[in-house]
Amino acid sequence: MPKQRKSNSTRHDHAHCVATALATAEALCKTRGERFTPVRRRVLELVWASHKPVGAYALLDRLRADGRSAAPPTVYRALEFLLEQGLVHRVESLNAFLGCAHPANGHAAQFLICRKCGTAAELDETDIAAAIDRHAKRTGFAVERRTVEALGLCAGCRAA
Amino acid sequence: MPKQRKSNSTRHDHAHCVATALATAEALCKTRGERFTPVRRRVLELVWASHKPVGAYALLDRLRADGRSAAPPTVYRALEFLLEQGLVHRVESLNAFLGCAHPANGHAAQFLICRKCGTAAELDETDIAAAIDRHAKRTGFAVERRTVEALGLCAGCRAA
DNA sequence: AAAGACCTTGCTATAATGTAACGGATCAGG
DNA sequence: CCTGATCCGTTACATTATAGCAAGGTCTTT
Repeated sequence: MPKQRKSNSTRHDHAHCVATALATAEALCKTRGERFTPVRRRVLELVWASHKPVGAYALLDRLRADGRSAAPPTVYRALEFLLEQGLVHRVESLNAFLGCAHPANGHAAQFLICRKCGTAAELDETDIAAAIDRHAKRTGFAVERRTVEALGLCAGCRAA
Repeated sequence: MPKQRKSNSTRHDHAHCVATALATAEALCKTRGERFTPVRRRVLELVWASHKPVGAYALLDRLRADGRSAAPPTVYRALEFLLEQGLVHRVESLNAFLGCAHPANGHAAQFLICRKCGTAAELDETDIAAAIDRHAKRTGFAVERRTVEALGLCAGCRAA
C-alpha cells in the first residue's frame, strides 16, 4: 500500500521531491562544513511538507507533534540556519517560509503566490533582478538583496 | 526663525513635501467621497515625517505624544484606510509604512531601501512589473499584486 | 583519554506586530 | 432632528519574533 499514491492534482511525486531536497541539503552542508543536525533536518523536511509557505509557529506545532520538546527559538534558530545556507526562503508578505527549489549559490528568487490554494511557485529569472538593478543603478543605489513576490491566482485555481 | 532651515543633506524642502502630500490626499479623498478625518490626516502626516518606512507602533507613540488617546487599532485602522486609498505603502520586508510618492490610481511601486540610513526611495517602473507579469503568464499565473523591495546602500551612504 | 573552545539546543521570559469585538460618538442625508 | 452608516476609543487577545542563560554535544589539541 504505497503512501505516495495521493490524489495530487499537480501529479508530482512529492515524496521524491522532499527526499531530493533533504539529500541536497545534506550534501551542501557537508561540502561547507556545516552541521545538518536532526532539528535542522526535521525543520527542513517540515517546510518541504507542502509547496505552501509555512509559518514558524505551524512548524513549531509539528515539531511538538513529533514528541520533541520545542519552543519558538528552536524553530527560529533552525530557520535562521537554513536561510543562511540558502535552503529555505522567507516570504516577506506572508511572514512564512518555503523550501528553496534551487539551493545552489546565490540565485535571485521570485515567488508567485496563489491567494486561493496557498501554493507558491519559485522563479529564478535573472531579467527581473536585472531590471531592478538597472533602475537602482540609475539612482546610485547598490542592490544587495531583492524581495519579489507576486500575489494572484495560479493556473489551477483560475481554471476552477 | 524659520524651522524649515534644517541641515538636510538631501537638501529638499521637506515641509513642502509633506504639505503637498497632505493637500493631494485631501483632494483625492474629496473626489472619492472619502472622509479624510483628523486621525487619518495626522497619521499620514506622521508617515511623511521622514522618507523612512515607519512602524505602526512608532506612529502610535507619536500619536500619543500629541496628547491624543490612542491604541493599536487607532493606528492600524488609519493605515488600512490610507493603504486602500493608495496614500501609503506597506514595506513588507520591514513591517513598516511609507508615504506614497505617486498617489494616483494603480501604479506599480518598487522600493530601494538603504540599510544604513533607512531611507526608502519609491520607483514606478512598468518594465519591472512587466517582467514579473511576463514570467507569471508563462506559467498561467494571474498577477494581482506585486511586492518589489530591494535592500542595499543608497548613493549617499555609499559615498560615505 | 582529558581539557578547553565552540557550537547547538532547551528553557523561560518578554518584545514587537497585528486583530476581534463592543459600545459610544460623529457625520451625511433625508 | 432622525436615522443609518461610519468612525473611533477601549479592552482584550492573537500572532510573530528575540534576548539571555545554562546544559549538553562535538571537535581539536594536547
